Amino acid sequence: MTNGKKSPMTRIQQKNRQLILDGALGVFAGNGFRGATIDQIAQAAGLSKPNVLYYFRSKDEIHKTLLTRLLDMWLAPLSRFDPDGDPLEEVLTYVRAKLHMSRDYPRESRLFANEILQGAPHLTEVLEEDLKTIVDRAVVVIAAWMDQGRLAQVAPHHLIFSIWSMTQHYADFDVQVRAVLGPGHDPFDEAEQFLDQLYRKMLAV
Amino acid sequence: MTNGKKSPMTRIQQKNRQLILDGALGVFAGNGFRGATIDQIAQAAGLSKPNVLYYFRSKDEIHKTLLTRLLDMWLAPLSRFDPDGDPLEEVLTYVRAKLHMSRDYPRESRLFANEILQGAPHLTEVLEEDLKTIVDRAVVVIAAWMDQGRLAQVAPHHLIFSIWSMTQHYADFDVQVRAVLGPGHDPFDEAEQFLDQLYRKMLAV
DNA sequence: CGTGACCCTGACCAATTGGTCAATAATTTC
DNA sequence: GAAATTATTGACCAATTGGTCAGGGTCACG
Repeated sequence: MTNGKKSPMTRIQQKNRQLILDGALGVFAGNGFRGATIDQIAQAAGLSKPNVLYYFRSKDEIHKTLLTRLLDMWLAPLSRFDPDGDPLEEVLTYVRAKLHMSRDYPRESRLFANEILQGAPHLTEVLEEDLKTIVDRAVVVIAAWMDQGRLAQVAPHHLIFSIWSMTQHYADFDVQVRAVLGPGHDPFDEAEQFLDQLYRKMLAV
Repeated sequence: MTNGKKSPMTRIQQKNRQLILDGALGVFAGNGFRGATIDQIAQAAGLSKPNVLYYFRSKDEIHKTLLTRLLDMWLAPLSRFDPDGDPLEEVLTYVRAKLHMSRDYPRESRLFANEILQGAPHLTEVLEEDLKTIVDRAVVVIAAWMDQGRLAQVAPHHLIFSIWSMTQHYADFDVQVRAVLGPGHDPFDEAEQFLDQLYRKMLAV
């Protein structure tokens, strides 16, 4: 249980670590790191508290593991820009992918939001290295499209920020969105149309 | 000290309650409700813990007071749409106002974000009544502009969501924005240009 | 079927935390 | 300037929380 990967983990380890991470995801997402208790995590996972601490050395380790796993999934779509594809469609595909992630993985989105909100104490390096690198690469591709006159000229970094903020908004601020819309709305469905419209207009040459 | 407003508060009460609220704002914004401790608040305010609890009955009361005050300021700009003004300029003014609030009151933005992220336990009614009412009023004005052909047709609710999410993003995700941009950037300055461009293109008829 | 490795838990601990209170100090008021 | 009111605090408490540990149960495997 000390090592993260070596000697391929027993069936039980595999199952219980997964239960814990899954339970912890909800608890951390809903209460923040300091607000989450190991007891809550244990209960969410259907295990006893000492048993949780048998699989993870500490609350921090659970959190760190969760964050690390999350980051890969979270950033992957940004690497998929194809310089040879149709620029507008490439961007719209990314927008849709991010929106679907908000819809299908709201807990992950909130976990991430919580972490950044608190100043990203466990993420600053990752942010300044990995994330910056990935974004910079995407920015180069987008800037090239703009220079070729295949996309309207806007600040590429802020284009990306706009996509992140608007798509994640529907996961992170879900209660607010639903409260304002009232019943009888499918926020994500409407958002998809709206964002499609928005980016077509903004990026058309 | 029990009543919130009656018998106009001594000079000392006025001063110390303000100190506490100001300290608490930073602590709650940076740690979430459960993550904040009265000790931290006391220290931030330069008072002893029992003294803090002399002016506010509990941690909850401090938080509630903060949230109530915040909400007024936060929602005010949305009520300022002038049906007789120039539609595009009205919207752009609102965008600018919200962005400046993010820049000048980031703690307030984060406090609010924290609360919504955790499911708005203390705000659900306010959200479903006050907020919804204010938004609905703004939506009527915007929809009228669109019907008159003075603004492009887009879903008004989601137009408002887009403004909220993009402007608040620069306060709430500040560390991420700065990490990605690297040094030598003024996020808010660039954002103002970007958003101006974005909404002009999207809303032009 | 035995033995060693793995799995699980009740009981416990020290630190933190929200909150109380009696006693004391500072201010206001007359 | 003394009484009444308001402000402040050290000491304290009960509950919660992250984490430990000894001991007992269970499983894989020869």
